[in-house]
Amino acid sequence: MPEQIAKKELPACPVETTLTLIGDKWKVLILRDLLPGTKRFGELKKSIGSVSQKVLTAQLRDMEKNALVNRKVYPEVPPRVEYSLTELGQSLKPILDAMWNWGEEYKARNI
Amino acid sequence: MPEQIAKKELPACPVETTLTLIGDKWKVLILRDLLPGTKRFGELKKSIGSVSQKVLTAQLRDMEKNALVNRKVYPEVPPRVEYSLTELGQSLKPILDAMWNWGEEYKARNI
DNA sequence: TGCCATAGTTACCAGTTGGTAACTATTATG
DNA sequence: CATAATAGTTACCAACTGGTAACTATGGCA
Repeated sequence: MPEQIAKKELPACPVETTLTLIGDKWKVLILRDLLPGTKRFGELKKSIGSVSQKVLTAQLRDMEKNALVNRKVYPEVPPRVEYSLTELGQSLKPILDAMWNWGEEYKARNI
Repeated sequence: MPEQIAKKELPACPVETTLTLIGDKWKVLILRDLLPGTKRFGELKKSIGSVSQKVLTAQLRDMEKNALVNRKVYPEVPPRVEYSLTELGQSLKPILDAMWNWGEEYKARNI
């Protein structure tokens, strides 16, 4: 059986599974900013606020590898690269929504 | 106005606000394991699976400071310390639920 | 008397993460 | 001819994170 495809080794607990994919501040922020729609690299960098190019690229590569994000390169000069969420990426919206709602209520209490 | 109480400096974005409180793998796992109910330190350590004493204590202290977790010490020997979620901590359940559901579906797809 | 148990704390060390700055390519513009 | 623009990559360094192991306290038990 030489063609055995390695199954991803996922944790038994579903919460941990989710954490392996987006258990990371940067990825959550990328999701937040891509959920409304496609963005260019530079736009994304600006909208996230304070992230270095290095880290942003690394996180995007990671999410691309995990099929959460699409990367589309336009062969222009200067280069244009557009990032968008895959369907799988979009399917994380309920988590982001829950985080949004909780944060809102938390801030409302603390005024 | 000497009694001005310092307002917590929270990010404008609610998602980021949530991240400042539980944007951390360990805290999510602690929430997961305390949502069903009170646990002693040792039980929590075991149920989380692979966390060192040092890290677990640090995270619990942090969550206690942020009023997510209650710490109750019983003056016995050997000492008994019980951890439970505050109401605020419990209110994070929808986020955990969303993460649970997503993880389940993700694993189902990848079988 | 000496050891066990629990819930820590601390010092030390290793690995990971993240920032900065310099470098890349290519074409349009002044 | 030099510069600007975009989306990177790379090297180097600092800071943060996390693990291990040794130490703490105290009462019960052999």
